[in-house]
Amino acid sequence: MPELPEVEVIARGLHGTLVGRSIQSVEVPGLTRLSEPADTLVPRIMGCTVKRVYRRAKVLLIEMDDGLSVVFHLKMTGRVVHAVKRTANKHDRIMFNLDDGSQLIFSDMRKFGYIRSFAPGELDTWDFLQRVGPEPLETGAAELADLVRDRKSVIKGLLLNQSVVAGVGNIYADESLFRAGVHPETRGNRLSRARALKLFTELQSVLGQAIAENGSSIRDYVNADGDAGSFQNSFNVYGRKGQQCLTCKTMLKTSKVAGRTSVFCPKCQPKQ
DNA sequence: CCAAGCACCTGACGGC
DNA sequence: TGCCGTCAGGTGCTTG
Repeated sequence: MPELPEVEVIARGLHGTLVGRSIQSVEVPGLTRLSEPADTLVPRIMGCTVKRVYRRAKVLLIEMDDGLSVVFHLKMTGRVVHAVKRTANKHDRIMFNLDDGSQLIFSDMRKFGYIRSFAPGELDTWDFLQRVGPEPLETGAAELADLVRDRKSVIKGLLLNQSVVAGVGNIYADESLFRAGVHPETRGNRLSRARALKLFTELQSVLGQAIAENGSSIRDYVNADGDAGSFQNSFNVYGRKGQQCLTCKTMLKTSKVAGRTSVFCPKCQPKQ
């Protein structure tokens, strides 16, 4: 579900409210499955005080005072919400009770998401962090363009590949391809230099706008306060299958590219 | 190195 | 109403 902008909005919200809070107790509802067994996670985290909340790729990270890191991947339907008081939800997987009476809750309908902890110094050895590509908002567009120029794979697949560039998912891949006028099946090495530069410039712009608008909410996403985002109102192609292109009125096309449903305008995004 | 298919889950929606 | 197939902001594994 959440891509870079949504996780970024959650991280910023939580950083503002969680820093300095300590974990008094942890609840793990009955049949919950965690990626890390509760009996190793819970003792580790008990009594820890939050030092920083941040994001890398689509991963949410909480750094504790003693150097412990707790990471969440929300996958398709995960939520991390900070609430003063909230009635239990059937999809709640773990609740942290904080020293000011508030709760941090991780819930996930489809159970694809995970939570893991890393002892001080251990985080850097996590294979995900070793593999993941650069942050698109902290890297120059020209440098990003260099990452795909010699690649034979379709550009949509390269955008979605976390080891090429971090944090891009189906929505922002399709939206940036539309804005740059690039067909999703174009091979990386068939993109002109100028077009590749345009693509990554548009990617940065679309990600920045989405963050500014609190992310995109299709069905599940809410930020750390439980509020929906509004960038879905700015979609040009994502979810607009069967509708007209907002630029040229051509009927938008849809096909599976790199295993994911892709929506694009055949006229504005010609094959190259 | 790359692509395709499947797996992990639950729920919403459309068609009959 | 209800049953069935299809689809969903992601990623990892296996196979070819």
